[in-house]
Amino acid sequence: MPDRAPLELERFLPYRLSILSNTVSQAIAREYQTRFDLGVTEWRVIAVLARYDGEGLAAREVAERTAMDKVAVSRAVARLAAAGRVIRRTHRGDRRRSVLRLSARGWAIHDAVAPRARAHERDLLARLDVGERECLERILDKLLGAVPTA
Amino acid sequence: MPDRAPLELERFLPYRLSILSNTVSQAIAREYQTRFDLGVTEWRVIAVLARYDGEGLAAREVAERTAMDKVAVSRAVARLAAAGRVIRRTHRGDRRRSVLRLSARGWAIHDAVAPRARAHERDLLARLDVGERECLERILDKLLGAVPTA
DNA sequence: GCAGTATAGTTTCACTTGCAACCATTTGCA
DNA sequence: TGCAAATGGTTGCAAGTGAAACTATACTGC
Repeated sequence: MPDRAPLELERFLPYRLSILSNTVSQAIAREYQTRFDLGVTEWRVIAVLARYDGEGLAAREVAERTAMDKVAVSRAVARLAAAGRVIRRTHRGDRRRSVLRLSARGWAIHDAVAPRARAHERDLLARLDVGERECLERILDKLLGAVPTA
Repeated sequence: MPDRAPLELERFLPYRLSILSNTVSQAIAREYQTRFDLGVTEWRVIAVLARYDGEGLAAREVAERTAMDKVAVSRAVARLAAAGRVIRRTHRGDRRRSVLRLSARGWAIHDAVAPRARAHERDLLARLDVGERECLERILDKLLGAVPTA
């Protein structure tokens, strides 16, 4: 017997996650998309470069830490480098690798965008009570735990 | 003083939502993408047509219920109609409107895919305990409540 | 009943994204 | 050494996506 009970899309977890994620991301993205001509992928690259600034990162490491594939990273970095927002050198000792760092201009973008991103997150969480916030943390840890890039 | 404290991407809520949503959606999509040559948008159209089968839906209504824009719906429907999976008639009394229904072949797709989609959802929820599941429901309702298409 | 406006849906165009093939360099191992 | 396999990164192509223009039909007020 076929399962004709139709799927209720609007109660379906993956669907709701997709809507929520898109809505939230777009809301934040709008902030920097037009103002800084910065795409989501580029913003992610900037964020990880800011975080692991010390030694400079290879593109592959950026890809790991952003859950983006290497093509997306390559293109984002190309655009960022062209705009003078990241500095791309070649790794001495392994000339396949690039060594990526934020330029002063890149840091300026980060410093302008990061607080706004955090504010958005705060606004979102403000709609939940304390218990729900804790619970959401736990849920995300559990569900993302099994994911490769976590 | 600039906010140089770098954003921790991997703890950032919008980022984690995005990863989770993509991972989950892709896992399900793989099931039908290659097997049935069916895109995500097409699957959503099939799901709502299955759900509101009685009278046949207009494309606009499909768009509302899938959180897709009318262009995406138009294209998905065109592809589905070409594959004989939906039947497209013209509304008598308002010839601008189309009246969309699943064909037998469309129902067959639905009946094959829906249980697998549900199984994926179950697997996902199985990683949470009862309290967390309830909490997730509440959280999604709250966070999606303010969203236009809900 | 007719001009202007609103609505349903499609088409077009510019842009993004993902996959696969590709080049360069390095590593592993006979 | 020296050649096959692996790795870092880029490029090309095909498919997906969104905004705006366009067509066709229906409604509204005069």
